Amino acid sequence: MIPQFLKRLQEFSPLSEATQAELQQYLSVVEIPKGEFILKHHEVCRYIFYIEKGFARQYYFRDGKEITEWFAGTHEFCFSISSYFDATPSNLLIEAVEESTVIRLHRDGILQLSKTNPEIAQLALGMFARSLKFSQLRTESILFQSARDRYLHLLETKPYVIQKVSLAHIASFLGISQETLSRIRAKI
Amino acid sequence: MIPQFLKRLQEFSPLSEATQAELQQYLSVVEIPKGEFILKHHEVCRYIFYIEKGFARQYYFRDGKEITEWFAGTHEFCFSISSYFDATPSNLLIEAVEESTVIRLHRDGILQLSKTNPEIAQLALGMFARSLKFSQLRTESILFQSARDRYLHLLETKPYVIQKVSLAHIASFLGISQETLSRIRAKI
DNA sequence: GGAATCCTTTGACATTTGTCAAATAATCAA
DNA sequence: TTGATTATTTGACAAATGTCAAAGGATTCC
Repeated sequence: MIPQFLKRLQEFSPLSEATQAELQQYLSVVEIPKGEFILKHHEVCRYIFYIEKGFARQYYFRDGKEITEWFAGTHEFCFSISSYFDATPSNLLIEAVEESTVIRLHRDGILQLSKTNPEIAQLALGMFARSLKFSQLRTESILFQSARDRYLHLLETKPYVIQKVSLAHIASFLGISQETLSRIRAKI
Repeated sequence: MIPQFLKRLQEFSPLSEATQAELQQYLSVVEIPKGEFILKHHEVCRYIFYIEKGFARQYYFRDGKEITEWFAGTHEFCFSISSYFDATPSNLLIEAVEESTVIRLHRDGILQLSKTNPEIAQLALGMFARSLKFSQLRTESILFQSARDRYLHLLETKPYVIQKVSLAHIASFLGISQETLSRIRAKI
């Protein structure tokens, strides 16, 4: 379970055996029951989370409404990158949609080690780079794709997401009203 | 001119005197005439650019149309972060809207040094962090603000931008049609 | 099993924004 | 300056999406 986590982590940037061993001491595993929070509102995000088993939804509040930022399925990462790196209270909440087993990598493992270990610094850079790419893709999808195309794209690339969460959550992720999503679905 | 550049660079992350001296050898200054490109289409972005004097527009093509990503005024930075860090051909073009004096920091100065100098790695992280924040703010403005509010916000925060470039470019930055922008302006 | 609750769909209508076409205004170059 | 080019505005209409309200469905809990 831990070895696989370390392997996935290297999608961001490769790590030597020595660095992997160093990181081990910052790892822990927790069980989060359905409906509980992996990251609570206003809590500093002290860990990078890896969903070993389960499913999570990341969202924030805007004008009193829940806005879904993204989802994390089995063997995916989630964390509040800004809260994690700046140690500021997180606006992002991460909720376990179903009972989940989560591997956590403590921020000290990244922030302290990155000052001396360039591999870790590269890892952090890789994480930022991925988040940036993701954010830019999302901006472009909102700017250039219709609500219908965005839904079809989600359906194609992440069909399991639609099974796991309510349509209200999917609508808020797509940036449309629930009624519009319902009408899109009605016409295939 | 160079000292001020180094000072601005430290908005991303502080740099020791020694590191600043190391970076010096990677700096150069160029004059770009009006209408010429600071970064050409499909060129690898080999530098971080700093507009010592002048004004630049960053844009890309989508469905044959120019989409303005952002502007860089005097004493601001611009570069294609993805092309710079990955050495991939840039989709982003950077055009000098007026004659510009540009200080360039070569990517080797960041990429090579960051492997041994943690200050440089932190600098790179700071740049990613800023870009990510910018990207997320843009996503939110598109999701939650009307075209009118986005225009008013630009007018408030960056009034000089509206003086320098055509309304077509501003419209493409705001993600709206030129006609809609014209109508917004007609009603104050 | 049935009431209560939550989730989803549907209808009617308003609002925002886009598109196409044309008119007007501003700028540039000879 | 004048004609050509480019930039901006305006009009008419269409398309996409939001909002409010209500009706069905599904689920849960006792």
